[in-house]
Amino acid sequence: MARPSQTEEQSKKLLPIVCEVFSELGYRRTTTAELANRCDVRENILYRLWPDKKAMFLAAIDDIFRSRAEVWSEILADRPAPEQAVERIVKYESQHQGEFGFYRIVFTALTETDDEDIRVALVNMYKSFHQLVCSQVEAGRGSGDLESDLPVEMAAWGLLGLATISNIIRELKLLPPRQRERMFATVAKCLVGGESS
Amino acid sequence: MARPSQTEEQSKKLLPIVCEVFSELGYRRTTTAELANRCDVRENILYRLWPDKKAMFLAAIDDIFRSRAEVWSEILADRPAPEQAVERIVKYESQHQGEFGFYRIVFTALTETDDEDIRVALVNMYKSFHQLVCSQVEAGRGSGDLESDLPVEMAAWGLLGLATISNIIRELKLLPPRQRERMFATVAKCLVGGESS
DNA sequence: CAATAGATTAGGTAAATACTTACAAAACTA
DNA sequence: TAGTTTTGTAAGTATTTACCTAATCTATTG
Repeated sequence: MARPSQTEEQSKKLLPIVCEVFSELGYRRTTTAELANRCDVRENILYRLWPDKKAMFLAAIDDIFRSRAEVWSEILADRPAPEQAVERIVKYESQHQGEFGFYRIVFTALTETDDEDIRVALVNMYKSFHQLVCSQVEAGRGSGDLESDLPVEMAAWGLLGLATISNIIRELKLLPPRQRERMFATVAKCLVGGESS
Repeated sequence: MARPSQTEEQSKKLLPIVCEVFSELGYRRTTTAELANRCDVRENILYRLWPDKKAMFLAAIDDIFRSRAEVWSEILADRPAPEQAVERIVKYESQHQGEFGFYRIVFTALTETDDEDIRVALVNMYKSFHQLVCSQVEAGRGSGDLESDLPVEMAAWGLLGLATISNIIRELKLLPPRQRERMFATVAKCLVGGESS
């Protein structure tokens, strides 16, 4: 008979900020005080939205997959010919990598895998991602000019590995951007099928 | 005119243990107290060997590359035909991955890249590794039956990416060991040249 | 309006943690 | 053996940090 709860809306509003902070600082360096500051609320409020810091992190892991998958589906929204789908995603990834702090969250999570909950969240995320990549590669191949003797699931793992190292290269500036993009595209083509160069 | 210092020997003796702890717990979760416990000394002694915790971590990063490179050179010690060198390393890596906690250290270091010293250590490590892989791939190709239109440096980055994702797969048990090994070998062949399967 | 339940504030706390200090013991050299 | 320097012990400290409590404010509804 009074004020309806808005916790749902508020968590949705704050979650992107939480993601951002975790991906900037990693899990351990991110303090609840810092999270509160960046969200422009008191710590208490965060603790009303999530039971503890770990829950905030788990929410971030889930969200990071969701948002990445969303971007992909936008890229493919105008239903290009399937053989271009892979190419488009590859192009997008080679240029915009790390935009969502995806990998930094993954890296920090990977050093917390002795926590069962975090492990499970990561496993689910990777499985979903692998599946997503698989279906795109499959579609691209089935339709025509992409050919390779590499099984689809293996090519998909290869692509995930490529995306990972490519992000590390970007993070550490091991190659200038252009060169990294070319590297990504070339190796991806080698994995997915089709001529290189 | 008195007792000669043995700090050199002692750091050499303790460094592998330090590496182990950092790779188990990551940088932040590793406390100096835990390091001391595992090394079976008091914290003080660690601080006599290294000025601070970060220095211990940097030493670990350096050591981890050194020990990995050492293992590789042992594998290649009996000078196999160069075209088998890549194959051997690939086989070894596919089976023994993570034995030296290599990737866990890298992952935890990657979330600390806003520290200049750590960034530099990582950059050097990756450059050395890339070079090492390059020279092996090059040797393998130059000598004969491995062929590919993928430039050597790109193939090398691809391999490093493959090793990374393969280690994540192992860490998260995303694939059973055999399947992971086959995946590694197959994708590696695709990158390095030669028929797959 | 008035009552009720949620939203926000501010301050606090117990535990953990990087690093220090003071001192005793042991070992090497002269 | 005496003198000097390294090695080891034990306790301490200032700070940080996850999380809590209690009180005040504010919006919604009968």
